[in-house]
Amino acid sequence: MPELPEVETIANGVNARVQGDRIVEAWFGSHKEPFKTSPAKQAKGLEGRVFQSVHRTGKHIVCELGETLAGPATSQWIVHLGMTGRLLVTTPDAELAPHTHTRLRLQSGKEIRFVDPRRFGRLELRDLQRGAAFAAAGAEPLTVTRGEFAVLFRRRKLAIKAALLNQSLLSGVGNIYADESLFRAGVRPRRQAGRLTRAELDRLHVALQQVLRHAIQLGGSSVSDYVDAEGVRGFFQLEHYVYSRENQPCRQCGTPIRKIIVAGRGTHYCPGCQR
DNA sequence: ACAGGCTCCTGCAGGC
DNA sequence: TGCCTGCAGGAGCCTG
Repeated sequence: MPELPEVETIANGVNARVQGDRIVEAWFGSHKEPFKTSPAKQAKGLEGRVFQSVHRTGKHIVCELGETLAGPATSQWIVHLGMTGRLLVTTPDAELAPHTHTRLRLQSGKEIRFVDPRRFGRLELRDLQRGAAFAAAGAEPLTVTRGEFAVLFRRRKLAIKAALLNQSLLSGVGNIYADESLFRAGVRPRRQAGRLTRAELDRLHVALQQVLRHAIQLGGSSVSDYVDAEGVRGFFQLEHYVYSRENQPCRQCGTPIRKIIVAGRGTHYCPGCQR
């Protein structure tokens, strides 16, 4: 499932391939996809626009669009991949994957395709002349400072795992990197967020940023069907210490990794290493 | 205000 | 072999 490192990898890949390219035609094949903006409005706003840049905000891919490459951005196309969403840059003759909901034909001949079997993804178009630019609700995990990080969890009664997943606190952390950073910080996922010591919060802050940066370097984690903009898998799944390793020995102490449910999510931790 | 649970959706694994 | 059930989870929504 795409989280911050996967979304960053995809956004960078798409940016490298489409920057400066113009959308010639927008096609929406499904009207059941939960669009935040209707397909008709999106098509009207997308056609003729130029991709100025593509970047990541939280778990969202934000495409800055303008009349020309250099001018001011006039709109944003915002893609949220949900669990199984993929944003691919292909040649027009590339085989059409099942559940392809959107195709953007570009002047260069390339095509951008949005594929999403489970339909948890969201597509939105923002007109910057009429409304505000997209902004994440929570703090940016890669740049949040140690002090800001600690404040996020102050007096919070929910489990630290649930707090990490709360996008209005931190934008971009999902199930894999929540589990992996808690392991590296030596903190049990069910601990009450507001009861973590400052030392534990500092360790978690360092662990989270290290895990996310390392995963970005490796192109993200490929579990289920994640691929980047070119259809290439990532390698961070090979570095997982706990995620999806139930009953397997901990890589640090040998204790079998335990799987529990926290905040309705499968949660993996080492009873030996995490307190 | 906050926390927890339900729901959407499809593919796949496991059990009988 | 084939069917059925349950599980995977991001995030919006509802409830207590």
